[in-house]
Amino acid sequence: MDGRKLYGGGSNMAVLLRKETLPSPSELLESFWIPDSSTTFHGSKSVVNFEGVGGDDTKDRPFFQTLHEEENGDEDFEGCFHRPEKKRRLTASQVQFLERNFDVENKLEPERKNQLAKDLGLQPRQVAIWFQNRRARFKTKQLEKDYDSLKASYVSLKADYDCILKEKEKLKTELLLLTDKALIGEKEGEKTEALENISPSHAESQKAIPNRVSEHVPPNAPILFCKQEDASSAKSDVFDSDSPLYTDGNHSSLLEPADSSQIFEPDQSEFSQDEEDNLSKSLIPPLCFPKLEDCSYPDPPANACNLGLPAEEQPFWFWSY
DNA sequence: TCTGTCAATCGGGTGT
DNA sequence: ACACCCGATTGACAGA
Repeated sequence: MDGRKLYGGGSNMAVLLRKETLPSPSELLESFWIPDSSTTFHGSKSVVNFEGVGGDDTKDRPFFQTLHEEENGDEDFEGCFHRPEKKRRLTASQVQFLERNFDVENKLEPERKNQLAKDLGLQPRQVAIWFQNRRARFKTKQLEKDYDSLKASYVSLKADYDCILKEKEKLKTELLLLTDKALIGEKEGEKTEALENISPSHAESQKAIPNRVSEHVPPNAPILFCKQEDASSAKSDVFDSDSPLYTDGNHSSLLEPADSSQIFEPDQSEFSQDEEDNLSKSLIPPLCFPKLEDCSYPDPPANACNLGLPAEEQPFWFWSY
């Protein structure tokens, strides 16, 4: 009663192969399309309703058996009402044969199409449709592959980027410490010099050229530099839970892609003094991706590498930069 | 019954 | 005009 199992199932193929002069599956695998191919599927026609297909198709269908034959045995039903036949799946052998040909060439020239149709006992239109759908499936799979590949690339690049950012922060801290030390040493040298030389005119000249230390730093030079470091750290991925920008773990607003316009904005807070700016320029080589740390998407905590987005959106969000 | 797969259709675009 | 392609969609089938 259940007509489903009667259409093109593998269990039917054994019977079909015995009844017809069909090649065995292994033979099918060996055969590619050639115009004079001897691997021909004899005698079958598509059961799908096409204009021009004779009404007596039901008597010669090795690949498809009609719904009516199997369901109720009423072979005249279709002849009376010309009801469009229901869709039938291609048999495993037909699909196998088509797949082999698809592997050879996924486009279909008219001659090849006709030969394939003849070999498989299908309408040329069916062969064309199969290739069309097959190309669509192939494309979908290819897109999935490409997506996975790009996703993997993104994850890898992100890891590299995080690594470099951390390295940069480390170097910056190191630089500030060294600068601090140098300035303190310089200042102490000047004091010593001033004590040794009590000349008023000399003292005046010292006032006229205030150095950065006397102007900005003492007596809290270390604090100043620490604050600067804090500020820059707050913008980087190495800020911790004490950072003002990382208060309660809820920093989704910082991930807003809309803020990407800030990427190339000058960083006003960093090295605001000219001297330090020059110093930083002379000492810090330009990075390959400057100002990335200024993006308003501070990196997520170490245990969250998805940037707050669903995995499937990550690459596209990343590309938007 | 739900859901995924697949043959087939539809509508629009392109090349000859 | 025709054939073909593609993307989207439909509807039948098949398995869970």
